[in-house]
Amino acid sequence: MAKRETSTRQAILKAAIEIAGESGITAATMDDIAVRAGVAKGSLYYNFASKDEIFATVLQQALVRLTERFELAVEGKTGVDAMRALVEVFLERIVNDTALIKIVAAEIFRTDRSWVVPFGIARDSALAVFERAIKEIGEERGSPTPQPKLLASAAFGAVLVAGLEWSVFEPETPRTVVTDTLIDPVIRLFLS
Amino acid sequence: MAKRETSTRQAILKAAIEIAGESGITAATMDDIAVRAGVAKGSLYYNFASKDEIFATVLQQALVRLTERFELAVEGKTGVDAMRALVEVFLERIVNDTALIKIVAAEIFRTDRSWVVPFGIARDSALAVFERAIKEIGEERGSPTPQPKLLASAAFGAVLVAGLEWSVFEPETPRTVVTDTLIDPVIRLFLS
Amino acid sequence: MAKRETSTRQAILKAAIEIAGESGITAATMDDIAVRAGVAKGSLYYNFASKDEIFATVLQQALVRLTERFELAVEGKTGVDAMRALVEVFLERIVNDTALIKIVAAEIFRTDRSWVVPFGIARDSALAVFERAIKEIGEERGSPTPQPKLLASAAFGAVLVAGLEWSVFEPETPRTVVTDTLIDPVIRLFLS
Amino acid sequence: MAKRETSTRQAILKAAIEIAGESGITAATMDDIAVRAGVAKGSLYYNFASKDEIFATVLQQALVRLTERFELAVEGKTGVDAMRALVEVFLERIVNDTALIKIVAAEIFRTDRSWVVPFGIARDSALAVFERAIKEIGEERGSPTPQPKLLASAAFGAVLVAGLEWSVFEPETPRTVVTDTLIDPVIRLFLS
DNA sequence: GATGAATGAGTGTTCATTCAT
DNA sequence: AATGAATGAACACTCATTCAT
Repeated sequence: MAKRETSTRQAILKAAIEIAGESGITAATMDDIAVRAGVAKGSLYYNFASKDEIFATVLQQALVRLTERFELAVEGKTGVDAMRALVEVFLERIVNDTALIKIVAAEIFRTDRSWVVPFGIARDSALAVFERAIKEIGEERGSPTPQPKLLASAAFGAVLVAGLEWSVFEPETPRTVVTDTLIDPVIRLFLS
Repeated sequence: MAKRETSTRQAILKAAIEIAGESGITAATMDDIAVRAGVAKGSLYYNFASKDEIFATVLQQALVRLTERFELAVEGKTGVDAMRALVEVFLERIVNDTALIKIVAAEIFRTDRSWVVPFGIARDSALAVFERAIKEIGEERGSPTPQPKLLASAAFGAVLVAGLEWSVFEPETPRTVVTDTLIDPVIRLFLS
Repeated sequence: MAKRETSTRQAILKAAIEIAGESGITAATMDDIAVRAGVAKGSLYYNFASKDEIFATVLQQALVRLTERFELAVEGKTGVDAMRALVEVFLERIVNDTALIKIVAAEIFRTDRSWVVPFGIARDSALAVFERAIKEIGEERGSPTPQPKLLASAAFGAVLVAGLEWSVFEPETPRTVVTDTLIDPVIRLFLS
Repeated sequence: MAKRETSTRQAILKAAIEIAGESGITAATMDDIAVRAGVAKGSLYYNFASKDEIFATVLQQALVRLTERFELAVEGKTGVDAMRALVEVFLERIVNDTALIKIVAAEIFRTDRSWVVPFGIARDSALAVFERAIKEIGEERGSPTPQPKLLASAAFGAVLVAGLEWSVFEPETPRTVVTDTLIDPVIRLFLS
């Protein structure tokens, strides 16, 4: 299942992310991707079966790696501390990988793609890290948080939209300001 | 500027929203739209200059009407009460117009469209209603909220993502549960 | 099922036959066909769903019309007279529609095409006319011909290959010579 | 001219025949051939200059070997006996090398190939064996057969088409039945 | 003697747009 | 006010061929 990631494959995936981050997946052409990756179009098809497979790989990797970062960030932390770390690392990801996050944001509610199922699973893994922190906050405070999954989406959405708003439209604002502004409000989401 | 909205135009816009809600704007074809609207393809071009104009109109109308609903909801209310009303009406819109909201969500961070400018203005109007309520909350509490625009995005994003998560992936959950779960946490976002 | 044969459709089919008669179906490109038909490539797809559909139509029509000619030729005749008429009309078809017959000849034993089934049925109809005449010859002579279907193929093949040999490689030989040379030998195939 | 036939070359030619017998020469890809032959694609080009050269070799060898078989079969025989032997050996070849014969059948009237000339010469050699037998039959009977070349094609075509009809569509019929059914009729072709 | 990653011209197909009616 | 046949540029994908190893 797991293809060895040769440098050509990596160059293609990187180019695909850049192009699709600018114009969306459907509008990203294989020609554009090939040119950006510095390879011939044939190489795209030598390394991936189809455009769909390229973006299925992109989205899969994006969420798997995002989840890894989340897991790494919460390591040794629980509850409020964990959530704090999640917001920080998520914002860091948004600003340093804006193109990729934009793709994820645009795909997150589409149900007509060939990759719905694996993408859905990967998405759930990412949200699960938020959900776990939310539950821990409830436990810490002695009152289990209701609907933790829905609240995980809310927290994810708050950071995602605010973070992209900042990264796409007001990138000159320093990250510390954004982080400082968002962390406490997001934590408060769960202090019923 | 404002074209008379004949029934044919309305049928076309309705069809365009349905199709694009299912597959995204780029993947929505003029043929699909014509068939769904029950008119000949030529009629699309009799009523709109281009596909771009159709979707510029769709997005423009979507945000204008959403803003109108927001304004209506906050009428006579301020601060916390206004925000409460905003969350409620936004969730109502998400569940009753999921296709349209999905389109808005997918377009919100794209900067390569012919309609970026008008869409950006319309989006700012919608966010401004949230921002106003946020500022009022700060005033009510005697301490002006910092970065109200960023927090408006966060609130908007929290409701948007949680609402779509519910509407798209778990539509069987009753709306009251979703509203009850989200309102207080979202309000708390701003109670620094 | 039966599409109206507009002049554009007819022009496309005619062009497809010419091109494929020269280079075979697989090597016939949609571009070539469009140019030869004097229409834009898009017109090919407005009138036919695919290249496969074009050639399914070509082959279907070819055999249906060939069968019609066979039926017409044997009308009011039986046995030897019918077979004589079949050989004559088949040779006439070969020389006046060489491109089409070449396509049929090249496809007749392929089993990997989307049109195998309808083509097979149409081919059997054509061979059935030969088979009927063969059976009648047996009856006229009082001894039923064994394996009439196999002999029908033999007669069909004899005329087809000899006729194409003549039409493709020695077209200067007058048709009467070919007809006179082939009719009696072919008849004799069945005079056990 | 004659390359040494290494086992790799033979494996490639065998694979090429199998693939092209299934889907035709144009649709047979070098990748398919390499996989079927169990060699890397580069080996194809190490052993043959091009795809054209592979199939020129295939067709050349096919007809040369077929002619050798014909020559061997008629050795020591003349006229009717020779023709009888030719039909028998041809049917044997058709059933035991169906893929190859299908390729020959599909190529026999094509004039757009790089190998037209050598293939034409080889084809004429094969037909010449038939022609010789036909002439002998005429001599045996004291009246020279007119148009022996055309009749050779007719005999060749009769056996080819009936044989393939049997081999491809009704392979369960025993060979003796087919041979018994065809030999006498084919002989009668020439008993003017 | 053989390999397989890489190539790019060429293929079938799509689709926003036009225009005569 | 509306139609639908026709268009052609652009697209995803294929495949014979090359070449460094």
